[in-house]
Amino acid sequence: MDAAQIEQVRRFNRTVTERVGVLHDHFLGGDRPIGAARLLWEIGEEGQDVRRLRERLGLDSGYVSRLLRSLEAEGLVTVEPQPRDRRVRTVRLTGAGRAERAVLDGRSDELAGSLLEPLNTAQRARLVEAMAQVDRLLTAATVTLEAVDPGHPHAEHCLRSYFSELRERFESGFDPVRSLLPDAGELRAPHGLFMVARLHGEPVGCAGLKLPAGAPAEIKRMWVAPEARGLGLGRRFLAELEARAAQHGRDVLRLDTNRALSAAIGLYHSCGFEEVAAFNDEPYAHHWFEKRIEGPAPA
Amino acid sequence: MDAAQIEQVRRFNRTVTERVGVLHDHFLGGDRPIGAARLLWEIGEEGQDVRRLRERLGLDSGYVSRLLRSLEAEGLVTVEPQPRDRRVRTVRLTGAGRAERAVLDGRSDELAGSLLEPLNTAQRARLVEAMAQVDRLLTAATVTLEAVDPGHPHAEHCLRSYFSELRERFESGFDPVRSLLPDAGELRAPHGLFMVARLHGEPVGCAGLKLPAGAPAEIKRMWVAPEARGLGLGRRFLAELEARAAQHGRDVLRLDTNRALSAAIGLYHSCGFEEVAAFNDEPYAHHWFEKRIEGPAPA
DNA sequence: TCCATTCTCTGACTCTAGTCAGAGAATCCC
DNA sequence: GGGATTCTCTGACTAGAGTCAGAGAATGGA
Repeated sequence: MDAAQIEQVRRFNRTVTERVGVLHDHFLGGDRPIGAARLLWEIGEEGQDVRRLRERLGLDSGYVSRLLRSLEAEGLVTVEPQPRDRRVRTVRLTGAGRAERAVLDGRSDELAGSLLEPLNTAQRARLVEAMAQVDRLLTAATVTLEAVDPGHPHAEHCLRSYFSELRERFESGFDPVRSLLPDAGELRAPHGLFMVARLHGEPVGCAGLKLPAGAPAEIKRMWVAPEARGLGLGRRFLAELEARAAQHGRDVLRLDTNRALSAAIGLYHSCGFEEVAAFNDEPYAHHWFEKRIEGPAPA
Repeated sequence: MDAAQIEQVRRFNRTVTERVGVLHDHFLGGDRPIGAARLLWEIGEEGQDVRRLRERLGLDSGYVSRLLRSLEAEGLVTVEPQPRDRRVRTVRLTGAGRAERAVLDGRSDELAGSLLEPLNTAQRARLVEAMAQVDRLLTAATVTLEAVDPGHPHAEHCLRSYFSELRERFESGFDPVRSLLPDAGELRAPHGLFMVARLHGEPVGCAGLKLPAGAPAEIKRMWVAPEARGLGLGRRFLAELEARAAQHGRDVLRLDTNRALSAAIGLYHSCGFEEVAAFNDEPYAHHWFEKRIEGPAPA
């Protein structure tokens, strides 16, 4: 990360907070405090539990309650207890609330338009293209990787999604029972580890690492949610697991995969894995890969 | 401006205000209110007049005064009357103030770093590149064009810069007296008009349009400040003047130029001007251009 | 059944950020 | 010289944004 890059990022931050940030609040707020506007926005067409709203916006419960009270007084929302659990309350937009939200929507379009408006066609196209790029990469940078227990709800969510995707994509379908599945214990210290990737707190990917005593480390169950593809997350998982394997003193990392997963196969090649002979008899595998890895950087 | 573009800009706004905007204030502020931090930043190494600070930050005089008082109490700045005009007061950083400013500087680097940190080398390069593009185009979109009287201080500033640049660049130097200069009256309604471009309130370019009765409209004295080049401002001036000439019922737009101004010549070509025989005997001109223009779009 | 926990709400605060109306000093212009 | 203007400052406000400590209802688990 060199100084010129830092400098450019700072210039960007400055321009963008001035030009977009300030306007954003101003446009969105209108006459209403922006806290209320954001809330109105986050409620959405479907309605939301108060709890979720609080979480999404990262606000104090008292504060949200007060904001809701004021929106309620204006007749923009209704708040009712959930039938299943009457402690939780659900907020829903009224007709007036929906109208108000449409106004916010329009303002947001207007702001976007005002950014493009002074530019000519070619410039607009370039700006939008560059914004998409920035958007994608900043999103990618927002994803966090964390080692969790394979029994964690996020881990289980990812594994369910993973299996159901395999079932769809493998020519032969996929039945976990027939596969050489590591049991959860194998992906838990000290025999291995399991990582999930999260974006805005939601799980969007996972990867497991087996660390069998005296044998190469092995990657299992790597999966990236469809909505998080194209963010370089697969590559990031591989780099992370490689580093962790190295920390545990392994110098070889390996994995097996099914021929239906062509994007993954491309990824393994481009990350320095080489195809080797079968090192297990996983019935769903067609390709086996291996990579020599370096020890952890000396401290 | 199509809906997909608007949509992408909105996604960008959202990602960026979340990821950069919020962090920006948080990082910059530290323990101190961000008003104070911004002020500390804007004072700069050299010191500033209170009046200018107020202008730059767009703040109320009472508010700035209070903020300065609190920075003064912390021993970060000194405020003293200017010797020339003792109503105006000048703020200067003390040693402690400079140190504090360096801390802000470091935080800003840190924020920039935190955006790049989770990315790999290739992604970083792409992000920085896209940010530069966005930065440049948003800046371009921030430039405003306005018709002003040629006697306006901003107009005069631009013209002085323009002449001094011609003096440097023309092989033969440039002496306004020898040139076929329109007097100011010719660039003032109803005989013509004069426009300046401004970025953050500072003049960064100008262009004049002569509208002689019964003759083609003529562009004069188009200039863009060095720091504003590469923003497509020349092209924007041409489009604007073309539209204005059309509004005044002209169907031909013309101009002359010196061979030393090769970038301008390229611009004229690419904007649809065609080289024609000399239509005046401006001693400093080597090329004459003309463009047929369309009438204003029907209402 | 009862105790701990979860969820929401209320009341009482704090802190920023900013506005508005003068007051007082310095300067400009006639 | 004197009135208008410019510049800064002070005091008195307001509104937004958010925190914190409970209280009270509903639920879950032993």
